[in-house]
Amino acid sequence: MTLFQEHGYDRTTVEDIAARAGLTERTFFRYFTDKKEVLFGGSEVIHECLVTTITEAPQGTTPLDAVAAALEAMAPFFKDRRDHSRARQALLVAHAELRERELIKLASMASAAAETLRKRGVTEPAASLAAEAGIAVFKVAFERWLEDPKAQDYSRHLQLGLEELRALTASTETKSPRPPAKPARARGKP
Amino acid sequence: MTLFQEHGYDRTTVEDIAARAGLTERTFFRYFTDKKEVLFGGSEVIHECLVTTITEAPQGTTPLDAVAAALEAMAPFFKDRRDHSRARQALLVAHAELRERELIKLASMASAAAETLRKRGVTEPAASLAAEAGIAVFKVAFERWLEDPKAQDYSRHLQLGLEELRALTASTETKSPRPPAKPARARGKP
DNA sequence: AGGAGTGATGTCAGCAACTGACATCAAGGG
DNA sequence: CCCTTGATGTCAGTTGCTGACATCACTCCT
Repeated sequence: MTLFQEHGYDRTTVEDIAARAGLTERTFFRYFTDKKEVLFGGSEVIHECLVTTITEAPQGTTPLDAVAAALEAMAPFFKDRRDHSRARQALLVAHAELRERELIKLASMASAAAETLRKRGVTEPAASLAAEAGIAVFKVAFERWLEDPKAQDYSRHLQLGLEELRALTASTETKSPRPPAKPARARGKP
Repeated sequence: MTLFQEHGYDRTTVEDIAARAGLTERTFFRYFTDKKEVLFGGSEVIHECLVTTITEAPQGTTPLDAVAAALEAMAPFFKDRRDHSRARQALLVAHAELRERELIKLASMASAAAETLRKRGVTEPAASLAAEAGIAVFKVAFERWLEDPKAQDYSRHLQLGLEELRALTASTETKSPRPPAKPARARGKP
């Protein structure tokens, strides 16, 4: 990260990174499949957290709720790391290749979530959809968390995202007006 | 595509591709930023279709419905190309780098959709969420379309996906039982 | 007609990411 | 004390990709 920030991502060669770590370029590639991959360490831990949280969700939990719980369970990984996350995000924004990698990590989390749901007996189009929708909420919530001037919690943004998603999908299921559970803020199209 | 299928993706060098097209490697890179990019031609057209469809959605259309209409509008691009799409998908499945590229294309479509929604007056968390959720539905529907043994329409799968998403998100918004609009098939957790 | 500009292509040299094959070396176990 | 094993280094080679410059055709202007 320091190297990338000092000299920029592509003007930092793998040899540079390896040298900084006291290693050879070759050895670097034994630990990381990619130059990009250095920025994605610890993603396995999150992955695992996701899976176990869904697995251990109480019987009768809705698929989407199980996924939501898993996203919630990832909060500790981000807590107190907002600055670091922001710096990282800046790199992603500046380099498409890194964004690509991030996206495939998220996608693999989605498919892991879907599979875990299936193991819980959720049938197919539902499992994948719950997983993908969950990840969609995560993406938006995470980004908003990073940018939030009021610096509200990651958890808070998750919650808001889910709420909003529910509002969005509910809006035309039936033409009859729904009574809002809480007094609703201004939303989308009036 | 033929080259990739005959000799495999990574044993096909850019020089090979260029030669097959009667060009130089250098010239190839003037048309495509990447080796990967050859597989993603025409994505701009789809992109544009998406944007205009959302823009031209009738006043008062729900954000998610606007996105859904856009996904629907892409049907002609896939119609009668199931075999081709499948061959392509096989390549994606076999090569993570290609999947990465696909994902970033989808993500860029999502953000284009979000921006278009914003231009229609949709406020922020809603716009991004509708867009991302829509893309999530697309991903699942597209994949299921490719694999469907009954070879049902792409449009049909879209429709099913949306329906399922609505069912998923509606299920715990309020604890009171909802009357299902149609007699419901077996769904997720009983 | 002729020359100047313009855009598409080719040529060449070079860097950096990544890989395979083999050598080296330290730690631990029989 | 030697032998195995795993981690690291060395080296050479391939390929994706870029910058600088040359070439060529085509058009436009006088």
